[in-house]
Amino acid sequence: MGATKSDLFTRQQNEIAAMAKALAHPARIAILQYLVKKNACVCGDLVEELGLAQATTSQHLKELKTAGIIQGSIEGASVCYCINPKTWKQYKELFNGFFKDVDLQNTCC
Amino acid sequence: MGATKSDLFTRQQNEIAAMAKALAHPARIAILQYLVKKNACVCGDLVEELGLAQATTSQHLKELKTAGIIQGSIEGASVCYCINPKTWKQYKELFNGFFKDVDLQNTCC
DNA sequence: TTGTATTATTGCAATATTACGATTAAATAC
DNA sequence: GTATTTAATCGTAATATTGCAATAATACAA
Repeated sequence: MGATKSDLFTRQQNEIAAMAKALAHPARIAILQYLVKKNACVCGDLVEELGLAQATTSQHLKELKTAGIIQGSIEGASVCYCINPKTWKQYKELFNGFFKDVDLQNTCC
Repeated sequence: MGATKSDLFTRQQNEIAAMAKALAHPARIAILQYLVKKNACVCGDLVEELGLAQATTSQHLKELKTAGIIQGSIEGASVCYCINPKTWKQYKELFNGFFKDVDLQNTCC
C-alpha cells in the first residue's frame, strides 16, 4: 500500500485532486504568486526569491511544469518561466465549479 | 530533510498550500462532493460510498475535519458529517483571490 | 450484562514527497 | 581552447502520506 487508489474515483475527482496537489506546497504557491506579480517571463531569479536550494527549486518548477500551470523557455544560458494562461484558466474554472452551488444553510451538525 | 520548510514562506502562502493539501486526494474530493450533493448531514454510508477500507475512510474524514472543511456530530452510534459552511466559504474566497487578476495575455514563453 | 453496530485509533508496510549536495549539460565569456 | 554561469538530473536521507488489519471505544438493543 501507500499508493493512491485512483481507479476507485472518477476522472474528474482525480483531476481536481491532481490540481490541488500541484498547489499543495508553499514554495509552489510562492513561485506562482511571483510569476503572477511580475506578469511576465521571469528568468533566473527564482532561486534567490525562494530561499531553497537550487536543486529543490528546480524540482518544484518541474512539478508545476508537469502539471501544466507554468511553462519555461530557454533564453541563452538561463530559462524563462511564466504562467500558462490556458491551464491557469482551467484551474480557475475547475475550482470555481467545485466550490460554487453550496447551500450554506445546512448547518445541521 | 524531507519536511516542508514553512518558515521560508508567508502565512498566506502556507495557508493556501494547506488548503490545497486537504483537497489533494481523490477520496477527499469524493467525500466533499457527496456531502455537497446530499446537501445535508450524512450519517454512516461514506465507507460504502468510497470503496476504501473503514480505517482509511476514517483517516480521510479526520484530515478534512482537521482542515475544518467538514464537521461531524455524534448521532447515537454513528456520526453525521456535513460541510462546514464557514470554512467552505473561506476556501472559496481564498482560491478565488488566488486565481483572479491574471493578465492572460502574457504568452511570452 | 452480553452482543451488535459504528467509528476511531494503533501499528505497520508500501509509496511519495521534500530537501540538498554532487554532478552533468549547455550556453556564454574570456 | 578553458573558465564561468545557469539549470537539470542523480543519489540519498528524512519525513509524510496512503492503506489496511487488528484493536479499542462508544452507543444501543436484547
